[in-house]
Amino acid sequence: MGQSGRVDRVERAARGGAEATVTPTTRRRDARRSRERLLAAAAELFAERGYAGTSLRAVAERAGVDAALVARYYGGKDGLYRAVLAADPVVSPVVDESDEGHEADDEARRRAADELAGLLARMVDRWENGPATTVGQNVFRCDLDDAAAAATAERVGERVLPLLRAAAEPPGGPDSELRAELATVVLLGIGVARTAGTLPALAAADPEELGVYARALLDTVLGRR
Amino acid sequence: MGQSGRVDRVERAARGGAEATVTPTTRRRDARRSRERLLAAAAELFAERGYAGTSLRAVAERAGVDAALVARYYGGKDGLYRAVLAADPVVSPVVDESDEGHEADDEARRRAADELAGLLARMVDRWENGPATTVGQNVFRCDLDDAAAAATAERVGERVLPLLRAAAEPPGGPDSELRAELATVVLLGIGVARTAGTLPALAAADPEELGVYARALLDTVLGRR
DNA sequence: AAGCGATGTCATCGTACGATGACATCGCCG
DNA sequence: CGGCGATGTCATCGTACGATGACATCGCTT
Repeated sequence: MGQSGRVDRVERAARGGAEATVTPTTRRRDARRSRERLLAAAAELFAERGYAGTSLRAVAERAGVDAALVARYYGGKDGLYRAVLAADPVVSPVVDESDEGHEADDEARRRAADELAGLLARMVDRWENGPATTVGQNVFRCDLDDAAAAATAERVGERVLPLLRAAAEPPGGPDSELRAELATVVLLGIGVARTAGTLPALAAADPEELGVYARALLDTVLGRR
Repeated sequence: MGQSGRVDRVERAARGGAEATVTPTTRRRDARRSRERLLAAAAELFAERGYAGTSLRAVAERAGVDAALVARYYGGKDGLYRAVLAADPVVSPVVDESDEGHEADDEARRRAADELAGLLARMVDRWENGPATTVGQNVFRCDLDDAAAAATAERVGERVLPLLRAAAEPPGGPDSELRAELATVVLLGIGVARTAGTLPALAAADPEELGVYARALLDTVLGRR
């Protein structure tokens, strides 16, 4: 609404030759920009309304782009959804797993604790500022086709589980996988339920305070008393 | 499939006058039976595929009933969905709240502990046998219209929260509402994520063992060390 | 047995959706 | 500046859906 379909063409001349030749950000026809806007709009709408509840026309309208471009750039609704899942940060930064096993046990343990604290801090930040990610929501979705479920599992498996697994006490102990997944349920569940808004006190709670409870729950399930 | 549309008409004569006049279970045309089958099929499909992903034709087919009857008995898709939510047990038995405040503090506390244990046992049983309920799933759904969200909140508020609130330690203490809702996230989240199947170890875990972890998590968040 | 309300069946309407291909317009390169 | 690929726009197709009303059939009541 507002934003009358046609974008401003004013700054057309502003495209001096100065900018990097590879990203001419101010082009009237810019496939990259169109793709990005489609992806961003789709991420929002899929998160808000789910897959079946989201129409490509609605995505295109929010992106300020023609719906036919979805077919061109993502092959169709499925492809767009897969792209959204692939680009979903789940929780902001990428977990760096490049080095493992190169350090002493206690150092590894301390580092795991630090990373757990970092993960929790990022979750709290997300609870304050943003809605639950599509991947996070999908962990609690029973109406997923196989492809979406696989993409979701892969995303959680690479962005969340390793960190929680490493923080389990003892690391690699019995049930460490189950413990990590239970911790995932707690962490993501709080955020998703908060976004859903069905639990009023949870939706209204101060994220910092939620973080305290989440921390206690994590310590319990991960075996760190 | 199988079940070629037409149901057996064989036992038609079996309707002896012996049965209760009010429930002639063996009638060829039985609105009550049709309503129930529609409701059951709808509960399954809404849980499996969500609201937007479920078509009335699919519901009618699973129920072995004509789709037009949905309009007759439930007014439409919305009405059918509301009926499903209203009939959703969430967790099997009804919480009996008829008497409160009539007992000494310690007795009330003991009773709350008993009921918490009962709730957990029922949840474990549900994890073993059944899929997550629609209401349970809705707690983690961000794509709900207001009516569905309200119905879900009401259902959780009357069937789950009171019990957890009473079990919080100290009862009625600070954050007791938030604590109860966090406990709800844990209890329902485990079941829903299990049904979703995105977390493999959780999906494969023994429900009894899950119950142990859930108990520890509940004790943590409810303040009963 | 007759009549009438309850129940089930069928055909169809209007709409929204995803997909597709033809066409228009742009911007870069020679 | 002229052509050509890239990008955007538009019209339209086929399908599935929810809803509705007309009609057929049943079964209870009298």
